[in-house]
Amino acid sequence: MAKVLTSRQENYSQWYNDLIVKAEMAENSAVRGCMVIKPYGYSLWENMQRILDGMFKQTGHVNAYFPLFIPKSFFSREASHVEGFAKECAVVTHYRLKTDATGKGIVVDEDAKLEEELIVRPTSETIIWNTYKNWIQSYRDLPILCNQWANVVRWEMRTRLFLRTAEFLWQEGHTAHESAEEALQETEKMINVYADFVEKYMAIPVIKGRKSANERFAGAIDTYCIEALMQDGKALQAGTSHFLGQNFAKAFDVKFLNKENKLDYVWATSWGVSTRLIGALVMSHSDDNGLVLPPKIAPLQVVIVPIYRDKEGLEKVSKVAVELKTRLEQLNISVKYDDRDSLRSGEKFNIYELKGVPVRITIGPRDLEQNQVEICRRDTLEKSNMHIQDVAEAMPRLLEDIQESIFQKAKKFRDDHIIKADTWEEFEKAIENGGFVSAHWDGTTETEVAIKEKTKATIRCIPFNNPQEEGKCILTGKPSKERVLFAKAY
RNA sequence: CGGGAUAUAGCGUAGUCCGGUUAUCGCGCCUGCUUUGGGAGCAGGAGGUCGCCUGUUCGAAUCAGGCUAUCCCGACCA
Repeated sequence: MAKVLTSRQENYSQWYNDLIVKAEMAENSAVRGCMVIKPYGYSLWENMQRILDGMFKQTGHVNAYFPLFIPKSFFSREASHVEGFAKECAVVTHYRLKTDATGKGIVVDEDAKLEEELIVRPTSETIIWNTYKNWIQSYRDLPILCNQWANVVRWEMRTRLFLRTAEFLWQEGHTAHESAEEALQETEKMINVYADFVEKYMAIPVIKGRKSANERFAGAIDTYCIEALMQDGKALQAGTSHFLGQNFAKAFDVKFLNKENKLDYVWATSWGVSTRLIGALVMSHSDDNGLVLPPKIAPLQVVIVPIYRDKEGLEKVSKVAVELKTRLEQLNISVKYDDRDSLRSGEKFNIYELKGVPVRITIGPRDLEQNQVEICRRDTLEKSNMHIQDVAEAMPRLLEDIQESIFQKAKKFRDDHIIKADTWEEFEKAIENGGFVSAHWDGTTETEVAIKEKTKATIRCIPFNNPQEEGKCILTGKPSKERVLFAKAY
């Protein structure tokens, strides 16, 4: 049988797509630009959800749910916000279908036209702020720290599984505060939560920073982001946290009486991460054998594959395997014992490698004789033998070790691909090679746009704690005080 | 929304130029036997409104016209 995956180098985007389909994470749906997330991919999302949700609770947030449909009028109150999303909205115009006059098929009933069209949410700022207006009268009502787990729709022209689908799953936090300082703190707190989650659980190193004006969220005063680097050298925005100032409060007339008994508009933030993170995961760690999942979020951490000749042999192996499975499960490790007779062991090895299961334990007659098992770690594909009694005790440390080494490998790749450029020639060459390019920029949107037109690279972020140094803009030669990170991005 | 292409079984395809028996092949699927320490072998089997509509014709996957959908390159984007 042919090799499952073509080399990543030849056609990265096709490789990416094939991997996701073959690893049974997701596939394109019948609806253009939408995807079906299969159980394996979804359980990964559930793990991510569970961990993130715990982190949100710890930072004092609560979950709520707001409507999918947003009246068009809400949407137009914040001018720059509508401008940012208007071009990619799904719009509900009718509420009924009827049988076609010719008797063939179903058509939209023109009599059932809505007075006011409804927009399928591309993000929920508008409907949430319309609701917050009713919740807030006094500083005693603040802060409001709400999060929503939901789906949103953005009618993108070009789509890719997980990275850019017309419908995607995410969480969006929307908070209201009595002061700018408090809102800014919240914005920063949440970008830190995201960075922690992505680095510690997904093992993807990120750079924290702020967006340039051109890349900022529609309606925000400031956008903080975490940027990751994919194996093909393109950058991916992995999460954002926005300081919205009083823009939405003013648009939706959300005022409160402060401690000095004066009316003021509330200060807002919003922040979100999406199923796009799964795309980031795939493109950060995978190799030619398939996915490589960090143990902390892998739907399945350990798989046990039996090797046997006949029914009797299987029974012997199963006894040991089931015992081991139970012991591992007592340590909160998720284990699957795959004793299906319909697949041969070699095929199972390949399937679980494709799915990125961190550890495979193989047990066969040869092992039973020696009272040992074979352990193969997915990240390095190294095999070793271990006494059966020692496996349970060693497993937590092994999983941690795999988690760490996946992160270090990705970090080394990322660090090796941050290149400084001081002349335009260096800059063009570095962008062409892929990775982050650290360069001086005169701070103007015109220059940023001009660079994008010439090289397709955009400013990914202005890193926090960026060293201040004198320099000259890479394009215009005008004076600059700090370097920013450029890259071609997804 | 501009430019280009494609549509044949679950997937990938041959056949289309030059119309003519029962639409080709591979993967996958089902059954049986042999296998099982790195994607098995043999034998048998199921599966098709040839994207849709109209036309030309004795006869259309094949020719003509229209429609629809999808993909690629731009613009847009978490």
